[in-house]
Amino acid sequence: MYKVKELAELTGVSVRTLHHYDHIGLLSPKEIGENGYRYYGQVEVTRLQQILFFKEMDFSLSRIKQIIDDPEFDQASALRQHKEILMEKKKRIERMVKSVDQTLDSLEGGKTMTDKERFEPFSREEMEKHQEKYEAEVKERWGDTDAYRESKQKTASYTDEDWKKIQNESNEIDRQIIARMEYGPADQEVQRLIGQKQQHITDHFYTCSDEIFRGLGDMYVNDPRFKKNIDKWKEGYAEFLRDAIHRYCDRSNKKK
Amino acid sequence: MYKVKELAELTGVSVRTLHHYDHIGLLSPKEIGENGYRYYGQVEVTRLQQILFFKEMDFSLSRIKQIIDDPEFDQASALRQHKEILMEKKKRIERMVKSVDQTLDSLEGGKTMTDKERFEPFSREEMEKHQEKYEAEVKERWGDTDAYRESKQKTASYTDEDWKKIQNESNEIDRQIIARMEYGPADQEVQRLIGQKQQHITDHFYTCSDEIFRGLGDMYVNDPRFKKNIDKWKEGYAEFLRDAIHRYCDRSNKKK
DNA sequence: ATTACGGTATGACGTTACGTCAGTGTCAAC
DNA sequence: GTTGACACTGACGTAACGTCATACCGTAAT
Repeated sequence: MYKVKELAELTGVSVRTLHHYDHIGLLSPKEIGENGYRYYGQVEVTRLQQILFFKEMDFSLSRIKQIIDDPEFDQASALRQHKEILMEKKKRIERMVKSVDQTLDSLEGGKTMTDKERFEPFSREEMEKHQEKYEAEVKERWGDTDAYRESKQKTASYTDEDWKKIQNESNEIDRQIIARMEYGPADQEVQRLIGQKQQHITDHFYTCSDEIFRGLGDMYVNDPRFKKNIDKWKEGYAEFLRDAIHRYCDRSNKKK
Repeated sequence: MYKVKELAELTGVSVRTLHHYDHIGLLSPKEIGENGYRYYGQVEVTRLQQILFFKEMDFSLSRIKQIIDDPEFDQASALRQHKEILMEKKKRIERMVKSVDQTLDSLEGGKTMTDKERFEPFSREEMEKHQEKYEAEVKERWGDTDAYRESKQKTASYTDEDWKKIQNESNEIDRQIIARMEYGPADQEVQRLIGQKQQHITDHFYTCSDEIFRGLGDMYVNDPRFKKNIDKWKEGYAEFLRDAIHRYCDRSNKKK
């Protein structure tokens, strides 16, 4: 069993951090002594290792707590995913090194770089970070499903241009849906656009069945991060989407 | 010339970030239009690239400003240093990947890992981060000097044990100096310990001449980060060290 | 029994680097 | 003239701690 200073020294995490993690319920001690001291056991040590891996992946503490508190949390599959993300980070560093070399060459009178080239390693990082987080979240929901693998396969070859195009198309659908929010989720045109959205996901990511689509709609509302981002478009848009998706899938089921 | 949204899109940096950088004097626009708009030119674009490289190295914004505002700032040598740090980061990711593999193996009934092994990739990161920051600061002060190269060469083969031993020795000298602060910087025993400190640096890092030693003393006080860390030992310890070092070097000069 | 020191607890303020929002002005297309 | 996008400033909020103050606990030396 470890006390706070011992655990801090073992792991490189500060005592303050351990207090903080206890306070937010992320890492609770195995037991509190009669003296009020925190004692950590093997389970807590393992959990802290998991926490540090996720932190390395730039997850927020609240996200980490959500993930590793989930009864379906699978440490092995999370580790495999971490490995993939680490390899992506490694590639990114390699691109950055290359950019440093090119910038040095440019300074020494070699080939000049365009403004866009100079910022590619930074801006690509942003893109891939989003991809990683998106990927991680999709995987968290469905793990090693067919949908996940299909998405991985489809997206592996996407270029920046592809991503931008896909993003723009998706955004345009959202804009059109929002323009008709006043007519309600059952509105014929809204329903048509929802179908378009489902098809867009199927075309570019994974086969989006009605079941998966319903799950997405639920997640848009239930997952704070998704809700926050979606409501940025317009207040209440997350609930609207969920309701419209369920209505669409209800009608879809009835058609069969 | 770019306006804020254009520069934001080119670089992946948000408009808010550009405003913030302007506000803190890190990245000022080339000119402000009569309409109050910010316009950025090529020099600013280059500076932003430098900023993003330093951010990638986890420098604080205030540090970045100090560095790139320095008239002696050499972009080429900074880039070479970035490259080294990036390579260190790459190695660290490789160690982390290895740790993920070992943890997976351990989960699947393979060889168990000690608690210490499980946290090595994290705790080594901390160690090397300090090394990197230290290295960067030393280099910033003296660039590609003999001292720097000698330090780099000497420290390249240091193991964790070596680092700990060196750290402990250095800390012990500090403790002894602090124990005699009340006697003043000119105290004979304090002066003896200062000589010991100089010799310690020469033995383990680089040949620490009186000139370099004086510069270190000045930096302990003038550089906010150094002062902050040194004063952690004891309030006023940074000034005390500087004064004691100058006194020691004065006497050293007189001996010649 | 006392003392000294390191370790432990809690509460609270401060920090960095922005994100987000509100209110208002500017620009260019219609 | 209107409108939507872009731009400005000021200000509040956030995450993840670091740091500090104050007080209690544990242990070893005296």
